[in-house]
Amino acid sequence: MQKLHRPTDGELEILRVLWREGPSTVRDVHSILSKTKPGTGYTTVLKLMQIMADKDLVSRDEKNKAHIYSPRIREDQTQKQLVGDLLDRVFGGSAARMVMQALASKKANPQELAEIRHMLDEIEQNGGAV
Amino acid sequence: MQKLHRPTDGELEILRVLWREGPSTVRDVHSILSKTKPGTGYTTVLKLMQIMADKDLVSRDEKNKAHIYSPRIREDQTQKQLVGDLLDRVFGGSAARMVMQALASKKANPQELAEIRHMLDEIEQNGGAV
DNA sequence: CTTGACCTACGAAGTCTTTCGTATTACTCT
DNA sequence: AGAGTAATACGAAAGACTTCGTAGGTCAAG
Repeated sequence: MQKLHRPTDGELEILRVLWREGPSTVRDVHSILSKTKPGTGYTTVLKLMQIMADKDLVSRDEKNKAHIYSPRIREDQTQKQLVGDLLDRVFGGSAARMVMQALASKKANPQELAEIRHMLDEIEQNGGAV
Repeated sequence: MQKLHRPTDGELEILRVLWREGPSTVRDVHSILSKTKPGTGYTTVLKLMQIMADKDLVSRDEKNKAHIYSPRIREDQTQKQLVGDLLDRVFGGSAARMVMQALASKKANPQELAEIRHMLDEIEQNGGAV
């Protein structure tokens, strides 16, 4: 066991593929990543995923020749961790201020705004329970 | 001019002091940082702030023996940048999902919830112009 | 069996960040 | 002037992250 680090940028890219696509080989991940980031070497992705396995960010099934990697951390948990981290490091814990900047940074469409309102309703009804 | 990097963790700690306290010497910053992070060496903070000056994250006034450093980037802009960054890298651009995790990560008190509601009102009144 | 395709393992280089020791310069007080 | 205090400058080390070349293994097809 080790301290839980923030996943790095490279690790996050790979995790997002695994979350979206499910258990995948290195080649799978590399193909997908190549679409948005052409020029990424295959062995670069391989090495990164090996390191992620060492860090227990992913597990791997070695039964087949091409190992199959699966995420070992959940997307929503990771999101929560990263957002909580930013909240403390950048906003001094003020959720309101963070939400404001989030909405300033990326204009949310009416549907998203409605979703957020709905969330607020639920939070207030639950009396702040998570 | 250079690409605008994300400020690193160390840089952010210093920036937050400068934003809060205004223009400060290295000793000022070091004293304040020592309260929350004892054991940080003086020259460590000095070096970091020198590098930040190289990167134009801060400016410095060398008129006095103890140079006075000032932030060169605005807090709200930096917050917006970092939040927008996380939004893309972690949430695929979905502000609603990010807000949800922000609220899950740190319980907002009723007053904050009210502030957020108020923000939503304003955004909707401004007619969601893209 | 040999070749070619494809895979993993490994090491090493390059960059960035953080840390700090040491050297040097400047100012003040006696 | 000389000693002591306090500041900056500089270089170097350590660790993390990313990148990729090369070596070696496996398997199927000819």
